[in-house]
Amino acid sequence: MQRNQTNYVILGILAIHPHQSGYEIRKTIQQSVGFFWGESYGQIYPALKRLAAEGLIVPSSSGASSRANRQEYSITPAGHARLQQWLAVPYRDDPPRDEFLLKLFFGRDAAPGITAAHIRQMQEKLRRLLATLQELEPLARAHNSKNPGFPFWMLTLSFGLAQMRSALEWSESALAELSAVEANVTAAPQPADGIPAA
Amino acid sequence: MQRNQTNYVILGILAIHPHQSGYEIRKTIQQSVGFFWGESYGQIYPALKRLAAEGLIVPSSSGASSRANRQEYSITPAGHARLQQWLAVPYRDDPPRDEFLLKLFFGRDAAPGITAAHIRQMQEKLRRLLATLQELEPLARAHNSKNPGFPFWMLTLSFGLAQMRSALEWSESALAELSAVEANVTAAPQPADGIPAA
DNA sequence: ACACACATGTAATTGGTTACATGATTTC
DNA sequence: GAAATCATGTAACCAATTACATGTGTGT
Repeated sequence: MQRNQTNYVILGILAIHPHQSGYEIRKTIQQSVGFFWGESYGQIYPALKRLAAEGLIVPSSSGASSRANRQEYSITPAGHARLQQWLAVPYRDDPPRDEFLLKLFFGRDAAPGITAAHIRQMQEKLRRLLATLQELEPLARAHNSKNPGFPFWMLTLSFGLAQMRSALEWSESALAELSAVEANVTAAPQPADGIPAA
Repeated sequence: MQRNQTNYVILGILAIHPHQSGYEIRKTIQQSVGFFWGESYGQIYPALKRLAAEGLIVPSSSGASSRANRQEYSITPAGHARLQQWLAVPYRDDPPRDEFLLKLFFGRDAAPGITAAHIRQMQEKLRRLLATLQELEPLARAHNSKNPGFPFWMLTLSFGLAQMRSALEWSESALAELSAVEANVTAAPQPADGIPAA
């Protein structure tokens, strides 16, 4: 069974804000749901063609842009129906893959300090993202608080914030725990098979 | 640039516990890192061939299994070196995709009750997983607490637990917030473009 | 004039799931 | 003897990134 999630992000984004070009749609995605969703042009442009062929979106023009080589799209009633239909289906979480956790899990086999470095790398990423999202919130509130979508956007945001804060908290204690562990190991961390790597 | 993460999971798993068959490796992955990583046979068997061809793993036999049609593998010194090399590289997080959050974000366009249902679905999944992991912990502690990998496994686990608890907490307040919102909206949720969908 | 952002698209490649196909061994 | 689990693999398909290719409009 196919899901073709790209189609639905596009429909959802156009439902919130019509008359957008492929280029703009991508930017909107990055700015609004970027912290948990990404789309590349290689996905978006073909998807727009397909959606238009199916009548779920239509080429449109708002007259707001002077650019010649630009095709805006808007969602059609059929597209909106399709979006709602998709929303009603129980979500399916795709098998997660977290390289950070994988490297953490195999930390035994890493040279000393490596795992701590990963954790710090993660902290930096999270802090940056957290800061961005926190700055975004009041702005969104000021501009869109009357939009019926607003409460849902805030719920999404608060979920992200909660996850990031919890991850950051964890990272502090993890670093502490780690340095305790690596201090205890007087010998160099044993490579399982006797031959240390370069 | 290619990453071929499957190779590294296999190397890492075999570093922890050698003499495993493809079938077993998959099971081990599910049981140990399953909550943040998955591999299918379609990935594992070809990967085993490749890794063996590169000399990073070798067919081996522990004599512990009587099965004829079974090939065990173990990691070689070269494989271990390769694993360490990979561990030393900063992790790269692949663009996340969370269908749950996407449906939450577009909740405005869903029929009433839909989003709440998604959240409850998520709660159930999390509760089940949380329970499994919590049961797992004391067992792991009893059997492996002397293994040098143990602290890293616990760190990974505690990360997962923290994330799940935080998500569950969020979900409670989200449901409350949601019912407040849906109570307020006396009219049906407005389709963005004036044309109500079927 | 130059750089940057806007804008659209395709081709190659990789990565991954899923379904299919097959069969042995163990347990009930 | 049936069912479940162990066990290995391939082929078809789908999803997605990345790099490539090209060109326009805007601001400095």
